[in-house]
Amino acid sequence: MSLDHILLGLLKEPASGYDLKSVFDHRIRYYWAADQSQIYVTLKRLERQGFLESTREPSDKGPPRRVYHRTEAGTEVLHEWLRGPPKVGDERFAYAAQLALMGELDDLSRTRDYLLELENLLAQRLEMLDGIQRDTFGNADIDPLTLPPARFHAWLTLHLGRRMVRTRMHWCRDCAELVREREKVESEQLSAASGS
Amino acid sequence: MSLDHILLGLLKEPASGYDLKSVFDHRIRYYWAADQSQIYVTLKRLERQGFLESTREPSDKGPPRRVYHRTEAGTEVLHEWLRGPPKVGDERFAYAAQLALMGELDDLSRTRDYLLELENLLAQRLEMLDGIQRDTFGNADIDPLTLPPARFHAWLTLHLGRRMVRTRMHWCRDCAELVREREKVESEQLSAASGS
DNA sequence: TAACCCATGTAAAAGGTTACATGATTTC
DNA sequence: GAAATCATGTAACCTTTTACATGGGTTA
Repeated sequence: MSLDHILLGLLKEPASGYDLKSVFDHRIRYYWAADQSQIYVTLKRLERQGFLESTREPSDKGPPRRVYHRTEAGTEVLHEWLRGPPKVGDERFAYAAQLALMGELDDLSRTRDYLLELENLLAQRLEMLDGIQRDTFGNADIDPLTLPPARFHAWLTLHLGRRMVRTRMHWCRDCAELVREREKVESEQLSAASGS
Repeated sequence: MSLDHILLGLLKEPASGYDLKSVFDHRIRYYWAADQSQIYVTLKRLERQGFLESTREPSDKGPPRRVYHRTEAGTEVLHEWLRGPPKVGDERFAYAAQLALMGELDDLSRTRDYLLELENLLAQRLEMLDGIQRDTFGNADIDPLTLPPARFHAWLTLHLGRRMVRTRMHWCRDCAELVREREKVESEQLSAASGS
């Protein structure tokens, strides 16, 4: 049920579904992705449940906007979640599953290619995180201690994202190297077998 | 749709839903969790789709088992997936969302407690990974180059899991330290204000 | 005038969680 | 005799994905 809470958290200031979608895409998607249709449906439900209220407001450009703001009940459930235990342990990494099962192909060059391809994708992801950092904190390295509370917490989270991507990239490299060694051993065994 | 492929991958050797559930719990759950009911339903569907076939076999202890084995069509879709691009980018980290939104509480001691609690949970997770390693590869440090292909790939994946948990633990510590510094700055500002 | 951004939604299907139901055998 | 393990499944519900539908305003 985390999407509910994330939406409530983002609605510290009133916003429309459209606004929230763009926040997800620009600042959040490295740790939580949400589809547009899911956002609209969930906002509607949260209003029905009394955690949000909405007003329809004309827009400068385009159709009228439905602007949501949090009720006291909404703030209450959000804070309960924020004071609750860390939600850890349900992550799913499809790429890890792919690698773990790849032994069946018995094709080390495929494994190596896979790891290098993964490294490339992670490099793209790191660029995305750099972009978020620039958008949020500017180009220069900032001292997190000087940031206001909300941005300080955003900084901590972004910092985690960057560290995790870097760790995975290093792992890709190290493993690709291991695979290369294994390939060498394999080819030596082959030539020894044919030579004997 | 990764659960489908993971099940197909695990069914290199025939197995029952019960067997597969225990494999998930003992070897896989650090990168992919699956409920018992979901496994049974999915196996049934994969059989309907022609990727698995099953036979009912008596059991030593307990009711008869339904043992699944992969068809050629199943092997084909599995290998297609294994040869496909790494599936990366859809991960969801609820604990990151919690932290990112925690600024609203404006309570640094809560943030620090949260980070330390998270570190503890991650330490438990690392123990779980150590357990998997012991179960799979024994107590001594083994040289991955000597393992057969399937176990080599399992080793690479486990290695990733361990590195990621450790990175997150270090991040928890570093951030908790940062928060402590911030608390110090804050309390100094408070005492300066009351003293002026 | 085409493409893009603004802005809202609905609906069907797939994937996943939680709870329930049943019953034999083995171990303490 | 109670608890754990073996073993299968169903049903209701919730969450997420994918696709569809609409239409005004701005920019190249």
